[in-house]
Amino acid sequence: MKLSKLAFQVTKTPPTNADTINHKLLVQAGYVRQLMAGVYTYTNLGLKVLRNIENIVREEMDALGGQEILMPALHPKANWLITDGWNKIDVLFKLQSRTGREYALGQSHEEIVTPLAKELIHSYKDLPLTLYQIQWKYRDELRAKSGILRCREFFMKDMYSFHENQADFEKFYGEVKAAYLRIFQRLGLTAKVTEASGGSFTQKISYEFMVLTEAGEDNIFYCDRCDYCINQEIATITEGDACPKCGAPLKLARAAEVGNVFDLGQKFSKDFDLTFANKNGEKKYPIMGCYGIGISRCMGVIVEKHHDEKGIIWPACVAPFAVSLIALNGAEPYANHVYETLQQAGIKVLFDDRFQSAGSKFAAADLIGLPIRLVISSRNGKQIEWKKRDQAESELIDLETVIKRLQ
RNA sequence: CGGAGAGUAGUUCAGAUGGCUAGAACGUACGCUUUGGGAGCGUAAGGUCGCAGGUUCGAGUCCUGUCUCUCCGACCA
Repeated sequence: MKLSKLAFQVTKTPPTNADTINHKLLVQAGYVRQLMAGVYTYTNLGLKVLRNIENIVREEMDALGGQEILMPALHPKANWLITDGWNKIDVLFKLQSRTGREYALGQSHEEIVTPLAKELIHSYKDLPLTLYQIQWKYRDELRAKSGILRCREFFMKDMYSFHENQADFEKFYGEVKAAYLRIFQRLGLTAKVTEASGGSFTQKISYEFMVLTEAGEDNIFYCDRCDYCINQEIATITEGDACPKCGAPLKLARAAEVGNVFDLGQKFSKDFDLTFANKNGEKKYPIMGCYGIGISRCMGVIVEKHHDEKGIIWPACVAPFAVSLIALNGAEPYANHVYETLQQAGIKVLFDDRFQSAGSKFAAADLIGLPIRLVISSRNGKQIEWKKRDQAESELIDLETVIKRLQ
């Protein structure tokens, strides 16, 4: 991609009314545009990042045996009346058709996936079953905030599992937990598994995957010596108290929730009369679990965790392109050759071919935040300057070496 | 939803006490020049001052209402 052709360019001045780092940098670098509070357009650059995150999540969910489907975002009122979510869930967006028929916009999909599963589950032999989707979610938040961290429309992976018994659910939960930790690690995030309340629909404890950041909205107690971690909302302790697992003093910190896991029990199975026959031919309700990852929120949290005063520093696996290519000082012909050669080698390149000053191109590359910067300058002949975004030093290498390193 | 701040050019902002043709920088277009950290000179385009009322000879400025954005809080199956 040539930067001169990119539809949404970097801007020299950051936007006002953007106090949060992810908001400021994502807008300034041209990844998102705000339509209204909590609702954003993802530009071509931003969509590439979103897709990269999505694909990592997809890989791991598929590896768990999850089957990806795509459910509607527009739901009939009837499904939400069955669980009483229509009256109880205050973040549920409700709308009305011309004829007065009422609908909800999906804020989660238990009400859709559970009746769907009735077609699939009849016997214990049909269990376990795991379905997931990656889709926009809608929540009528009283206050959207923090850039793309808390939105009214956000991109989310939600997975639902159905089990014969509690033991099977817990076994699967363990696998999901491991997969989640792998996902966040791949995204460059250190997530802590945090005990939290299950919300109003379940009395059981849920687990939240928390990343420490001041931009988050939760306060969590965590232990440096072991993996104990609990949300302040259900904790009866204070900072410095002994960790109940290992005795070390607990720390209190701000964190953002990037994923969660709920033990739904038989709540939805019973509401929708989803049953299966066990080995003795008895009718039973499956145990359900649901597992979310906020894809768009992850993108924001990555920016919160990976940036400096000059801009974003994407982990390689989520960066929209592998390298920034900059042509300086009349080196355009060779830079064009390098651009074509890298593209033919299957390497994703963002080529700054604009007629701009050197400083302007460097600033744009730093702001956009691709992991590698290549500079072509006539003073270096055919040698190419290779510099990592997160390091100050650069080195001169030839084109073959560049290709070798990027493949 | 409670509290606070803010809406003026594409962007970031300036426009005390009301005053006559509303400015700057950056960006944009054109010309010349320039290429290792957001270059320079010149010319030009670009505004119903968020919206609706009101006070006044006169409103970007004062008053009322309203919409929107940001922050704090509450809320967040």
